[in-house]
Amino acid sequence: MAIRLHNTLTRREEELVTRDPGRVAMYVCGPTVYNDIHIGNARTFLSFDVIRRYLTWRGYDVDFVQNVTDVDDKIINRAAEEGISSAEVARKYTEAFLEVMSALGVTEPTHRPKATEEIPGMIELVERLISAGHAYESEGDVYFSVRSFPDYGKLSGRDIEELMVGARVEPGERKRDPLDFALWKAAKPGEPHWPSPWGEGRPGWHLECSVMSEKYLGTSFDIHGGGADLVFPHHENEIAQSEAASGEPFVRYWLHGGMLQVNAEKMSKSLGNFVVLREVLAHYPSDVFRLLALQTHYRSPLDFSNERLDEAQAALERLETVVRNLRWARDVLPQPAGAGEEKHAALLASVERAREKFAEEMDDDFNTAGGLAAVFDLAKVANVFLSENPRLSAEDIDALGLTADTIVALTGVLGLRVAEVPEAAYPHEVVTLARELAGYEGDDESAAVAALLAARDAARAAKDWTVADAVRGSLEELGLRVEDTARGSRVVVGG
RNA sequence: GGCGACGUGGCCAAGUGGCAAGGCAGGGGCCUGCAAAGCCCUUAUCCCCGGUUCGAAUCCGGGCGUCGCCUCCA
Repeated sequence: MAIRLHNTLTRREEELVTRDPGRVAMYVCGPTVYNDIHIGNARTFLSFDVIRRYLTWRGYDVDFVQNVTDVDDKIINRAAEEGISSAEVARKYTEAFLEVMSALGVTEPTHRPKATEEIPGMIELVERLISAGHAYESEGDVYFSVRSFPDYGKLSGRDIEELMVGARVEPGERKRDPLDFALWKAAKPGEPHWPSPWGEGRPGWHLECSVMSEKYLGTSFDIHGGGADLVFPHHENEIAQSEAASGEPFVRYWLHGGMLQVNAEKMSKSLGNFVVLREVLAHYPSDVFRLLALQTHYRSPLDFSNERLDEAQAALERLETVVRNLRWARDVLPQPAGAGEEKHAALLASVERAREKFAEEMDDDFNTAGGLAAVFDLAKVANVFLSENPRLSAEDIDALGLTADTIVALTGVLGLRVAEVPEAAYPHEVVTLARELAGYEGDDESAAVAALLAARDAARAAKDWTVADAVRGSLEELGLRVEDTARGSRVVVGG
């Protein structure tokens, strides 16, 4: 079965046919490192992380390139504000970006080129464009001549004549035509600069993506992604630069992620609804944000709020709980009777159906919401099986193990880590508590928790509810939840 | 003004021609000493009006509303 994806260029869903069989070459526009990335950036990067993971799971060898824009007006402005150099600003926020991507569980790209390290290639491309008559030098600046490229506007559905109406020329620019855009900017005093045939200067923003993508992926590579707000002018300009220079199609499939909104409005500093990813990750596990993002299709607008984060957290816990419950069943003593052949076969069929539905949904333009539904369906089936069948045969236990593995694997394709519940991360206070309530004398957190549970079991057996509830209440104060199951009690971190 | 997207239960959200996925929240019940977890039951004239069709949330036309891009933006 083929993967289908929505191509911005054709505005249609198309079957994925890669340039090289079995390989996908993809490029996703990275951040400009002038401050901490916000949750809108994060949503886009998460979307393409999931697309990359899914393509990999489907057997493709994925070459994934994401740039870092480390020279730009915004960085220069920020440097002036902070009183440090542009290079320091870029280094500081590149580091912050890498840290937060890692925390989000975003897979490292195959290549992560930085603009400042690719200047020679950029100069070379500008020279090619000048000699082909697509660009011109003007007092140290170099501009791309938009009218020299007849296809201009094909990605964003714009018409050159209509663009003219709203076009304006900034003071100090030396364009021949208001629509032309800068490939190279002459350096002003105090700005970072590199030597070039046109004097000291720095590259324009659009240039780097054309240069880096061709260097690492070649021409006509498979997928180019980014936020929907990059369609115009950024990606339109990339197409103009690259196709004017090479004469070949730049990209096979253009993918664009929907904007994240806060209170149904675009996030912006002036509206005061600007949320930095670092802030969210300080209060919620990264998978909560990831699940929130996955519940909406990547091309749709995503409305963000704290309430929705809480909802996503509850949903994530449902998945974590079912995996925990299934793992728990694994340790049970097999009963000869078990659930019976029919129920056992039905469970296995559900596992198979979940895998199929997951792939079907994801094949259809990476429908993560549908893929998740397949997983939740399976979780439901598993919970019903556990609640209906107190006695499990060895075969049942195997099937439940397979169910758990499948839930972990499918959510894992989406980058979620539902099996990694930090059972061992008990706070040290449990030792003190165990000494007070259970007569525990050691210094090990896990043993202390075991002692507390044993003490509570004894109290419950003696119908001493005061003591039993004191143990549970004290554990809850430490952030540990006690769950009683048919096969004994246990402690869960969080909740 | 131009280009584009969207409007599905209390909230979020999949679904692009054949009895409306999933998550969260609420209500009732089961299980439990009580709770937690889990299970069962429970809520949709798919924005409005026309049209095409045996049949429309899904296609077409009109209307109303929301959002994005058109300037740096993921």
